[in-house]
Amino acid sequence: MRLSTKGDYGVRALIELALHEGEGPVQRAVIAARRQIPESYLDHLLAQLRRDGFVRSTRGPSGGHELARPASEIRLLDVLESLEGSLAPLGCLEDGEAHSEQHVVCGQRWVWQEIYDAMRARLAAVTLAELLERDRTRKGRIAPSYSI
Amino acid sequence: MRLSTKGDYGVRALIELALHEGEGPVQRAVIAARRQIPESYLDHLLAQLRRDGFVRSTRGPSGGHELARPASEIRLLDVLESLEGSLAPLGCLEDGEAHSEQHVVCGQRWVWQEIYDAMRARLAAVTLAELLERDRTRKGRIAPSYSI
DNA sequence: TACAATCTCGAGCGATTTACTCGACAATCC
DNA sequence: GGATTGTCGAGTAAATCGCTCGAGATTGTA
Repeated sequence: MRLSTKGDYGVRALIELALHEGEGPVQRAVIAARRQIPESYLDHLLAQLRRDGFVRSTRGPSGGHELARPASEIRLLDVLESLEGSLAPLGCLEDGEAHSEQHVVCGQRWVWQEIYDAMRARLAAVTLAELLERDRTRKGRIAPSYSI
Repeated sequence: MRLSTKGDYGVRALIELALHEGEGPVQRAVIAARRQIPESYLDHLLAQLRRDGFVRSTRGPSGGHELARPASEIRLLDVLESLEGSLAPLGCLEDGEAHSEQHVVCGQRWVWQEIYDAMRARLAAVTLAELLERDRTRKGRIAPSYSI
């Protein structure tokens, strides 16, 4: 049930870009150093984020990477699904798998469906801008009590 | 973010045992066939569940496996954490990792903390008895709307 | 007592995934 | 032209996953 480093690193990188929004491109080396990401690995993550329209890159001296859209319009859910693929906890929750054999024999699908839905809803409600804000004011305000 | 087959298969097996609660032991071969689990793999899952006190096994002819406690007292959360280890989506959410370097540089910990807490709360509220009930009446009652 | 049925335990193993590195190349700016 | 940056794809070592197998222990039955 662990997020892979792709998702983790990728979001870190985007937070770094959000931090310098409107200040021109940030170099790979800078992102990597500030967020503790292996530089050559970061390449692949940026490539994926570029493909899906989150990041724009420019080459040459003083080139680098920047957000392709405002941080307030980039949802955490979309970023993570770009980098990780589906976040579904069970295979039978994925689109298209709705009527497999496993489905009948599984017995726990409904709980995971609830959890999956709640997770996606929460991730969809968080934008890079909000992540950035909390990253700046490192107060980490107390999480409200909640339930599924 | 996918549950491994251990958790999936293990819960399936326990549902099968819950289905025959109070009827004496169920054989490995029966569980495996009914819930589509590789028989020799099931061995390891049952061993783990035995170690953690969910299952009691008896050898010899007409031996097999049964629940060590009432189905209504076995929480899905405990079963899954027994089989999967921690369900934490990020390493930095695990006990003991509270003050690592990653923590500072991560920036998304709080969202995942919220999701993780909600997930554990939901899984803690579901017992084998409830899973069984829904498995029997395959109505799969409509999930209530909810949020984190 | 033999023997068959069942669980028990640990070693091993092939395939896949993860988390990278590296090198050749392309673009841009000076 | 050369320095600086990004781009792309191949490759790879290690870990994890999802099992199988075999040798044994235990128990019920004839």
